[in-house]
Amino acid sequence: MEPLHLYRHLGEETRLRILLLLAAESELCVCELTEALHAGQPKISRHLALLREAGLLDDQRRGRWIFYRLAGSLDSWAREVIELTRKQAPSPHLQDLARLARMGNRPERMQCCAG
Amino acid sequence: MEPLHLYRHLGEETRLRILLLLAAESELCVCELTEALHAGQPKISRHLALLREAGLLDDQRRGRWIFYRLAGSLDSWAREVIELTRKQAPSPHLQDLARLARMGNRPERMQCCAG
DNA sequence: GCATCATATATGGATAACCAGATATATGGG
DNA sequence: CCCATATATCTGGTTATCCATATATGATGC
Repeated sequence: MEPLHLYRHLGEETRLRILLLLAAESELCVCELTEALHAGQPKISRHLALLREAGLLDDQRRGRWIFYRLAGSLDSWAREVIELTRKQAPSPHLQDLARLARMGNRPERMQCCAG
Repeated sequence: MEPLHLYRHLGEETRLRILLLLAAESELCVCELTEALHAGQPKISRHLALLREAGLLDDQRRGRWIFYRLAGSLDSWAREVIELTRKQAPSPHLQDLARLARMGNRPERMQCCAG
């Protein structure tokens, strides 16, 4: 992955916040992201598609939900950059985490083997 | 410095290449950057202005030349990100370094105290 | 088992905002 | 006046966003 391509995505607020959330939570469905970012569903879906097509995210359908996570094939330096940024805890990210924590009706996860 | 603001600059090719060059060379004037990036002078100047206004670069006039370097006030995590990227050595960056090395008539530097 | 409905997500199309690029011109030091 | 650099203006292209609609899945009732 060329650095330029990673940074084009990190340089857009919605996508940055999605990536930081997925670095913190390992796996989230679209409706959780929609709630955490307090944004419309088509907007989130579009950005998720861009991130997926760029090879930054993996998706997996389980029942009605589609779960996204950071791509398993992600270069380690790209992971490091995202992790560094997350430790920096930019202000919108903390609010996103708080909204996610308050959210009700979240889909259930497997209790084991979650990977 | 908010991560988003850093990444907005790293997400543009010209600015990314400028930042990587300055991370490698510590100090360069506009004409050197113009040559290294093989680009027009107004284009380079405009991006340098954006980077300066964003607090990413310091500039210093010495005679006819204006020298740019990474801002002394740059957050350490931002420096780390840039350094990580430079070690990644994205393809355009190597060519930029090569062009710079081939360049003749470069302005002279102080032999000591360069910082 | 099959229509129907609700939920979750994706996508098409239109619009608007942003941003990079080029040309021309200005500034400022030697 | 020359050189190095900055800026103003315009223009085209990318891209985010919104609304409406399409698709996929699961649940319900018959």
